[in-house]
Amino acid sequence: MAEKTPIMMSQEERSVTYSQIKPVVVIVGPTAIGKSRIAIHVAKAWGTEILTADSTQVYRGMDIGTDKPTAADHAEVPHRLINIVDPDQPFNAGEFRRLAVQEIERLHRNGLLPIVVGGTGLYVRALLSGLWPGPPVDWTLRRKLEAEVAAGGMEGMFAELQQVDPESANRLHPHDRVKVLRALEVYRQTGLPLSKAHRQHGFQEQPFQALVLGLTMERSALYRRIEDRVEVELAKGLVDETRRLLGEGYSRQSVPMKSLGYRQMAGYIEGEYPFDEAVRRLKRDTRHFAKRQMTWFRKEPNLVWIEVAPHESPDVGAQRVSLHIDQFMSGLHLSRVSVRPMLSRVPQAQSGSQVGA
RNA sequence: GCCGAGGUAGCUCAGUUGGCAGAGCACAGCCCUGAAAAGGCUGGUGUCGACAGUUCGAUUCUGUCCCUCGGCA
Repeated sequence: MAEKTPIMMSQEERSVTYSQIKPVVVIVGPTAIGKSRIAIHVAKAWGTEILTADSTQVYRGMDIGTDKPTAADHAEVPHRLINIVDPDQPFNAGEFRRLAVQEIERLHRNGLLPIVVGGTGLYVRALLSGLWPGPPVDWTLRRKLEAEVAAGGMEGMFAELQQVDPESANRLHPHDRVKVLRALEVYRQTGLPLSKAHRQHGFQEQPFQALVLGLTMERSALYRRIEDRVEVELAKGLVDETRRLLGEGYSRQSVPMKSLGYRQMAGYIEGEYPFDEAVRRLKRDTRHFAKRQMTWFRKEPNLVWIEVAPHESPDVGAQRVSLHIDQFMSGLHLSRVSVRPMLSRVPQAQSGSQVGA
């Protein structure tokens, strides 16, 4: 009631302030926890846009299996960094970072608070802490290395890595072919041990002032939500979508077609196992994935956990998120530039008294 | 009631010619610098249906009982 109305800076003033301070809000969490829905509420309240940090939603034509925001979602709040390449075009964390930084700068220039939402831990880390400046995967070389593995097995490859980059070999398990080959590939390309490059980089960049919020939920409830979501995707036509993508010539071996949903349905479509088995595998693999995401996010520095109750409505979670954002912004002395066009009032215990502390 | 098969990890089962049991799935923990919804690592004490017998020792052999499934009545 006696609400201290946010002193509305002009858009120009906000633009200058944001571009200097570079605030970013990041919402992470395991798949199916309800990030997207919550984020839409939050982004609406702040009158801003959503930047998606999701390694599968970048692919055009892969909609159901990636749980991509719908046209209706997009109409409510603009979503960026989705649908940017075809499934046979290479994409990676570095590319994501480049594009995300552009989007963030654009929003800052327009005086808007960027809200990054996603479950791809590496993308988030790359965005907030940078990547070492070396080359991305060289697929020609990678295929050559794969051929060497096919011919001589992983043992030889690992032995080579022990020669050229003992530190990486020491860190990596000999069976971890993706990472072993990456390290070898970097050495062959640049003559530098990847371990050294990583050590020098050390994720020390800090391009933004970031608030990282991690959504979490009681494990068994999350697993139930995952299974429900798989059923929903099947009902929406995941099998047909997979069949269509295969028909368009996207190989089962390609990176995006190996992702959750498509991989399992492709096996069914090509007759390797019955439908029920495909569903079982998809649910299982998605549960495992969610677990890995949690492991990753637990390590994310300065992450603040927010517990989400299994059946609460997204705007309730969004209110809790908004509280943290309010505190974060006032900590940056930015509370007065908060644009809250539609005030679904959030209980605001401390921020009023603590501004400027 | 009779005949047959079986009762071993949360589930499906393997196994021990008698020496305190094991795979897959499930589940848990973890690693990660351009494929990351990818890739990789680690974790198994469970009255081996119950009771009794034989034996230095039984989950493994014998007997009785209980339960499940199938067939016959």
